Amino acid sequence: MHPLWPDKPAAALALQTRLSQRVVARGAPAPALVAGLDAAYSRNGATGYGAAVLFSFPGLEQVGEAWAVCEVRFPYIPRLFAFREGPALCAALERLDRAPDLILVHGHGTAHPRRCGIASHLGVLLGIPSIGVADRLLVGEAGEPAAERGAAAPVFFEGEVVGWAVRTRAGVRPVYVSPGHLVGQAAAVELVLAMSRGYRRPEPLRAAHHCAVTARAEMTKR
DNA sequence: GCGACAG
DNA sequence: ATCTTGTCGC
Repeated sequence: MHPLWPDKPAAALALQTRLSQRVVARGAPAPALVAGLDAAYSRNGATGYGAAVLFSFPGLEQVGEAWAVCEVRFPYIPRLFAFREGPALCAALERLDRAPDLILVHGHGTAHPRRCGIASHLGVLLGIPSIGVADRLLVGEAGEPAAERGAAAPVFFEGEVVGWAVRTRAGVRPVYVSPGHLVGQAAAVELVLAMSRGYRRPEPLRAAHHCAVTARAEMTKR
C-alpha cells in the first residue's frame, strides 16, 4: 500500500496524527495563482472524479483546468475525509499546466478534531499554502455572523478559535473557513472573501465543483 | 451506552 | 457525496 494513502483507518489515523504536527496555521500569502479543488462521485461511490481549476489572483480569471478519474478505496469516515478524497484531488492537481501557490479545498482545515482536515493535510503534503471552505461544521460551534456580506463569527472548539463562519453573500447561510497550512485565520477569511463574487462559495470552488460534475458526465457517457 | 458526524 | 420535480421567490 502507498505510504501516503493507507487504505486502513488505523493507519490513516496514525498518519494524520503525524501530519498534524507539521501544520502551520499562520501566514498571509499573496498568491498569483489559486487552484480550487473539489470532487464528484459515481452513483455507487466506487469512482471519484477529482477536479482542479486554476484562477489568477486577484483578477479571478480562469487560466487552467484539469481533472482525474480515481478508484475510491477509502470509506467516508468524517474525521478521515482526506484519505477518501485526497488522492483524486492530488491527481487532478498534477495534471495542471502550472502549479498554484495557494489551494482552496472543499472541506475543513484546522476546524477538525486533530486540526488536520483535508485542506491542512494537502497543504502539508504539497508544501504549499491552503485554505479549507466547508458548508457546515464538523466540530465546534459558531455564532451567527451579521447578515451583510463580509461579516464573520469565530468557530470555537476545545477552547480555541479554529475557524470562522463567513458571510460571503448577504442574507445567505455562511461558509466555514479555516486555515489549511501556511495561512493564518485572518488571511484565510480575507482571501476567501476576495475570491467570492455574488455566490455563496468562492469562484475557484464553484468552478472545481462544476468541472468535477462535468467530468463525471463525460466519462459516464462513453 | 447515546448521539454527532466535512463530502 | 448521491438519489430526485416541481416550485416559490428575487
